[in-house]
Amino acid sequence: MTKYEKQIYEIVNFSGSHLTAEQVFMELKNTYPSVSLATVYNNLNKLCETGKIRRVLVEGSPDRYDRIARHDHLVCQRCGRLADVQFADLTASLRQQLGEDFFSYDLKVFYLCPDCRKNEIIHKKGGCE
Amino acid sequence: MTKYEKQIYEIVNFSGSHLTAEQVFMELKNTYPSVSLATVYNNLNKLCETGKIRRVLVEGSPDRYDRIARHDHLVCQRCGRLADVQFADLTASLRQQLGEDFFSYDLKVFYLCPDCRKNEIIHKKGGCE
DNA sequence: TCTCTTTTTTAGAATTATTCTAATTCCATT
DNA sequence: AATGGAATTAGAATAATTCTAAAAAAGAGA
Repeated sequence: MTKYEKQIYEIVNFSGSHLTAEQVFMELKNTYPSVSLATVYNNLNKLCETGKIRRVLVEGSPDRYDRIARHDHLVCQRCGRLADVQFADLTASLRQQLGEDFFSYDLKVFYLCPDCRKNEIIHKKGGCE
Repeated sequence: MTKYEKQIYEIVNFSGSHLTAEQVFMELKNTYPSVSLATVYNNLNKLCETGKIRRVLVEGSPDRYDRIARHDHLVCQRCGRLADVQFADLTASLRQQLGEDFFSYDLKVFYLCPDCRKNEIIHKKGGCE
């Protein structure tokens, strides 16, 4: 692991949120002010390929990166904001239903986040993150 | 519903696969040879917003469009191919665990598709669709 | 330490999917 | 036939990501 790879891993893993490449880039600049965005993309890709972090796809927003530890996501239907949630682990059940092994699964639940529930006004990209 | 909207809906709904905007465009041209790609995007977006079809996000591939009827997806870890699968409906369980209502959920299971299982050779974009 | 080789990083161009814009066409209603 | 509003259109614009080829850094012997 190079210093960049390591630091990017730390940023993604301990951020507590779901950072975009751009956000990781900004963070990384605190430590390495002259790093380039290409390096961030290179390393995020490498970290995903080696299974050290995971990519989270959300409609209408750039890819996000997340720690690997098992958890699921709530996605706000209105503003797109992501929140972590821990539903019961489905691995055993899915495996049994599928009748064969698999690598992992991704579960997203679409809801209305607390902020958007308050403002029942229509706004595509208002209040929420 | 305009003729385009209707036809696009039919194409997505009855294709039996998970078409990209480009593929829908190609299909639509059979019926309306002079239609434009912008119309396809416009209508796919409208159909998604009104909940008549759904968008399926897959890593490294353009957005795909799918019928709304409840089902889940298998995603090949190696080639990215999508397959339909019907796991037990999680709605009640998730609702109970979450303690509140939600709109829908999206479950993807990452596995190795039959084709890729055969060719255990490394190929990012080989054999599969 | 000095070279040689490999890996990583870099800047910027290129690519690609999608959205935007503003003009035009289409259709329903008067 | 004239009007108004929605749908369609072509093509420009945007934005995220990948690619490219060169430069820098890191290792690995001698």
